[in-house]
Amino acid sequence: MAVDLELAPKQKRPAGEPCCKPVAYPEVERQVAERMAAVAKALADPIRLQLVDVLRKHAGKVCVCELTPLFDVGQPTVSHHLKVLRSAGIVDSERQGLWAYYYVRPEALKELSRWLGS
Amino acid sequence: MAVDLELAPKQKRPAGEPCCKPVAYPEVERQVAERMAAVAKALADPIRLQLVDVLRKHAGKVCVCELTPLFDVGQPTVSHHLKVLRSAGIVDSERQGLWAYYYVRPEALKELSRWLGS
DNA sequence: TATGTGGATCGATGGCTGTCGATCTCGAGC
DNA sequence: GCTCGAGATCGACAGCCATCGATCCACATA
Repeated sequence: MAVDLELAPKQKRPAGEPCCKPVAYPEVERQVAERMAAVAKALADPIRLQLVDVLRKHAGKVCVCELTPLFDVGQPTVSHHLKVLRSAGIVDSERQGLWAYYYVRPEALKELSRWLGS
Repeated sequence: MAVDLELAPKQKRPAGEPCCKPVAYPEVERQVAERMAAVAKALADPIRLQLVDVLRKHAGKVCVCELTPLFDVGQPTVSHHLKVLRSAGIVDSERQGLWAYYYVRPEALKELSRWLGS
């Protein structure tokens, strides 16, 4: 949403120095903030962050059977983390016969990355 | 922790094509992943992300009395979010008389920013 | 068709999180 | 010293999350 500047502080104050200029507001709108926060949330777990790291550095599709033994959690938990990442659009998967291969969708990280780097 | 490569998949498989090469492992170690995930977690809320956005764009210290009316939540909630950000090292605060001023610590975002941008 | 394997899903559980109203703290001004 | 206001803290509550064991599903081989 567009921030209502009229809500800036205008309470009477103890006559001392003024609190501050009333011109601080987010440049990032609510909807954009929600998108970036959702991506950050998906990365807010060490295992998921390492999963993304593996997939990014590998630059290709990686089999789940190779991802699972890298972490000290059970197979359902890794599967759950991969689902979270896929729901956030950060990774996608592809089945080949018996195995499932995951890969990164780099564009999903772009918005947050640019905001962080600006 | 350093990932144990010996844990790579070596189960017998249905004699078909091999699953994949056993050389996928995180380049980011557990401890680093935990640090970056903690920062991501602090940014994983739209309000906190917008708070950081305000403080970054403002390039100075901003009074809490100016931050609070920007969001549709109560004052204790804004205070809570600021505390979360401060606990993550992303912002810091400074009291001046009756008011509290917050500012960003840019170095706290560097590690995650560089990883995302690489 | 029967069997085995990779991986997703289910249900449960304990812990964490965002939000609120109420209260507390502490500095400023009278 | 008293009062007032900015902001932090507390306690409660509801919803969400990471993890697990068990199960289910799809596919491949026999």
